[in-house]
Amino acid sequence: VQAPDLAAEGKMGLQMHGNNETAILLGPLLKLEPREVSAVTGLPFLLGMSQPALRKLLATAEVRRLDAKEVLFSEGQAAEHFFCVVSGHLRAYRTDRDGRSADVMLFGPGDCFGHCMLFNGAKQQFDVQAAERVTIVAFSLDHIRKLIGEEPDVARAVIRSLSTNLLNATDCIANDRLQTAPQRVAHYILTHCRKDDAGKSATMRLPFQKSLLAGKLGLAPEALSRAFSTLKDNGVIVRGRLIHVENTGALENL
Amino acid sequence: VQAPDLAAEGKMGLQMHGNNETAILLGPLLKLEPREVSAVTGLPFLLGMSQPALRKLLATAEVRRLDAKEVLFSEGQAAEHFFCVVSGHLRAYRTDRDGRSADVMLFGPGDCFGHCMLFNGAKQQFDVQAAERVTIVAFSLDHIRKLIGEEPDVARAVIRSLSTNLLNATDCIANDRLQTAPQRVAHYILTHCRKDDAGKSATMRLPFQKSLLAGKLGLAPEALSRAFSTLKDNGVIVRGRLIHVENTGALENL
DNA sequence: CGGGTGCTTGATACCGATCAACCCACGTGG
DNA sequence: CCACGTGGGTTGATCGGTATCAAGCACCCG
Repeated sequence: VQAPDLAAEGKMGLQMHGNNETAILLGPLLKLEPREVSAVTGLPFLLGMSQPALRKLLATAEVRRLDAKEVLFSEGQAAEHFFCVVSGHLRAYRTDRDGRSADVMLFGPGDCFGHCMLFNGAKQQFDVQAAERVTIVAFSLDHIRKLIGEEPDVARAVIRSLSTNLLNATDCIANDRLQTAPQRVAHYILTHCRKDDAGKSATMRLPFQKSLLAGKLGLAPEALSRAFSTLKDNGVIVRGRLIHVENTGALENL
Repeated sequence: VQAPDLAAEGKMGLQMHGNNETAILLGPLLKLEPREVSAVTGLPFLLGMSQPALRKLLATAEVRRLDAKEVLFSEGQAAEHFFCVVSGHLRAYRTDRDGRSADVMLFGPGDCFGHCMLFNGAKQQFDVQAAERVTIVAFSLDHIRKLIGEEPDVARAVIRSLSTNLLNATDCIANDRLQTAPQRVAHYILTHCRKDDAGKSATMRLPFQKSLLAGKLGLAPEALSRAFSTLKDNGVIVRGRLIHVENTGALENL
């Protein structure tokens, strides 16, 4: 339920749109390290936006850093901001009254969240917590609401980002209901790995801890572990965060 | 994953906003029966929209009727329209290559779908099928894309509706992962029934077949049946589509 | 070297899918 | 009027998948 790592896309956006002008707009965004500037200007949410729209948007934007396990907001709180992830990962989860909790979405670099509260109720529906050290950009919902009336580019960006999240969520529902644990893991690997040389084998590095992946896939950590060991028989080699697939074709047959 | 029945809200909207003017705009919408006119003008998607925006929006709108089991579109097809449900229910589902299929969302009167394809890829991600005789309004995606640049009201309506769907979907994920079958059914009943007199007991009528509810809750029909019979011990009486809860408080304790 | 933390492995229990049979309401045609 | 078929729903028996609990393992860092 989240986009691939954006290290590459970030720089690409910078080149493509001559967004070095955009970098100048980042004055108000304090404490940005050089590599973060390119990460912010390359955010899919901001990509392809007109200069006036960008300027208005960034005028009140605010950078926040969270430590691992720090909670950004909790269910029931008033929703006041919309967020874009610059680096790191956050998990959205819900806890029932017995204390059991389940992840509902995982956000990584380039992902946005919180825009569903623009016109739909004022209270958060989930908790959101940093899974690791994280940098995010926060936009005031009030400000965005105003801009939607002035800058169609902003409206389009919000719609695009909401749509992405909705498609991810529905995909997640379908996968939860149709696939077993090993199938879900295989599917995740195949959609996130880069194919090697001849396109037969493939390799990837998990961008976060396995327990996070487990939550994202709706599994207990133990179940993920067992799924990996099942996939071992299908030519999947896991060492730490490194995953190697010997034959991608074999994996695609569940 | 869908809104409550809109018979009431439809008429309410008509009164509240003096949308009888809107009814005049419905000329181009052929073959609308009187009661459907009020259902269309009362669609949440159109509610609170300025007259110019409404006029442009409805200019190319088109009413469609589907028979039970008729397929509106299938996974992989080019997405060209955005839809609002006037009456009846549709199910969005995905089928894997073994032929097993799972519902991902259920759309009823007042719900919208298809707007996630506005700026995110051109191919449908799911099949959508009428569960019963259905009336829907179709808007051209191209036309909506243009209007988003001209009429902020349209952009807002799209954002609102996408947000609703996203919140429903995330809710669905959380419930799937946290609740057992009887809990899901109890939750559904409690969020869809109207409380009786003293607020202790409650009654409702299912707006569709039980097998549809099963799909919406991610259950096999047999599992739904068993869940109902479990709830019988908690004072839930089911006869056909009629459901009566003797003590809502008891149900809330799972 | 001791003590976290993240991950794996094993044993068990439970929930829900699946397959199969049956029931019931309804409609149709002989 | 009854025989029959059909579709939606229920009930029972079984099986498989995953959560859960518990223990053990590997690694990192002080």
